[in-house]
Amino acid sequence: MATGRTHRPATRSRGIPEATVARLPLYLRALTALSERSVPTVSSEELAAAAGVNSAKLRKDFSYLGSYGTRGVGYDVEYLVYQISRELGLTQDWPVVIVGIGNLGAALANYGGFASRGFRVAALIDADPAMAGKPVAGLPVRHTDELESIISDNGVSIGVIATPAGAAQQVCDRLVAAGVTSILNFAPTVLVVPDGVDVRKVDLSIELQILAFHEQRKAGEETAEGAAAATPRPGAAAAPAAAGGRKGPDGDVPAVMPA
Amino acid sequence: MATGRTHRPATRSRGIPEATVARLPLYLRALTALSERSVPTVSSEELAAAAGVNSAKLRKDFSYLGSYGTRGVGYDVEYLVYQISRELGLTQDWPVVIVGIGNLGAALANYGGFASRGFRVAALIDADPAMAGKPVAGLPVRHTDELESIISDNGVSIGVIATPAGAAQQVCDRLVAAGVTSILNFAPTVLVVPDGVDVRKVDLSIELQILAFHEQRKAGEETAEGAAAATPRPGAAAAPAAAGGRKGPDGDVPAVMPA
DNA sequence: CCATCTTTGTGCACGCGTTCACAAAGGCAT
DNA sequence: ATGCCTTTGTGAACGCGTGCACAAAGATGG
Repeated sequence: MATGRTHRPATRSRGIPEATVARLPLYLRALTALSERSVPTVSSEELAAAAGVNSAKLRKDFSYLGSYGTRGVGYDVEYLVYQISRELGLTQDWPVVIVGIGNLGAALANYGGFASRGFRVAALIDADPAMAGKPVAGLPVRHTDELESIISDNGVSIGVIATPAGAAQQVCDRLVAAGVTSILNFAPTVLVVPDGVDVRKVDLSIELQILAFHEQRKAGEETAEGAAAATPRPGAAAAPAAAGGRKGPDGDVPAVMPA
Repeated sequence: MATGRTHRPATRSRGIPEATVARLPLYLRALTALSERSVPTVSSEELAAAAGVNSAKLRKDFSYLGSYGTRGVGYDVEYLVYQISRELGLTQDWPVVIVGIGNLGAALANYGGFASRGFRVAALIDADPAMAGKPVAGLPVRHTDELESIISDNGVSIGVIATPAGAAQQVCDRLVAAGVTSILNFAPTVLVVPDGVDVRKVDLSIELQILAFHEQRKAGEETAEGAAAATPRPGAAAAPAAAGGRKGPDGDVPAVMPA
């Protein structure tokens, strides 16, 4: 406990706010595009527009990295690309494993965004013995039995979980036990991990539901929303709607009753 | 104050904070699981643990929806499932189109999370004429030419973009022009859309880079980090590192120079 | 060498989100 | 009927993130 952190040091690492870290890849992408067009320098205004953020926010973000940039001119594109790459840790090679080679896992394996930018797919792992050996994206699928040895042999510290929800936690436990400390989870499950392990979640279903919420709101603002009443009398909360008859038959959304 | 919105009403819709909306699908998933196990009621503590959040946060979230829940007992599972489903707009059917049937698009089409919970894949659309008619996930792929008619015929208001980055903005424009007002973007591009259109972005590359940042930080905390120096003398910012020779050769991460 | 003009870097204020802590509310046992 | 015990709902404080607005810094032209 050299550091005074109690148990959640992840909030602000080395003084760089988490929100800023999340935007750095965005800046990096825009800068890389400029670099390919051989643009030497760029102003905060231009770069912010390309990245889709506020220019003041961008300048403040960069200020956390240090004082790169020249007043009256802007930022040197190449130099900034290097600085951000270094800050994000992309100057080193990150071997990753993808577990669960279904439709999604295969798509991820083929995704070009993996190969570039310092990430290298070290292995594709699946629990289905029939998959073992089959080539996907140029790599032979390995069986789950080999998971631990693959991770330790390749020094993998980042794992991608693309398994069904039911297997995700178990896979996660094995990854963590084998030494993985960062996990990108595509399975619709809440993963529990020990301290020191980072988990990021990508959940298609959740994103769609958030869109549906706003979509409904947009639609409801124009038409009358009096139909179902905003506050439909919770009153006797003991009455569990009309769902008494059908209680989650097949994991689908439970039967909803009309008003 | 009917609505004092100047131009960004999306921040807090109907008094429900955006952060809360983003968590509702999480609660709904946990509640659905409880419902399938025929659990009648659940306390905020239990449900929060299942959803991986703080119990106080959960209670405050629910308080925005209304006073469902009984003190001393907890929340009625079925009733809450219904209320959240209604709030998220999942009691109605949302037809969606997926544009770009590559590896990822096909994976999305096969993803079970789409079909359940009120979302229905109305059509799969691809620009490649060779794809047209080929069945993917039980649906024939339609050509991009039909995009507008498909959207208007099916009343589609939610679109999923899974095309390469280069085509994303163009597809987006056509979707919006045809009447789509919510977009889930998987392409690594910043989409510009008119006001009133919601865009949510899922970017695998960005997620990985964020993980890499934390991974690097974790590794650097134990070993000496004095190698490259925390503040490597920006000093003469006019010196654009050693990148003068190689300026972004192939879109890969630029050649990094050692200290 | 100086004036002017552009653009960065940041102090400050504001609003949202999170968390604590507790009073109110309701069930339940006696 | 009454008191106890559990759990909700929320007031209040705090911290993070965002955006404004401006002074400092440096380039550029005369």
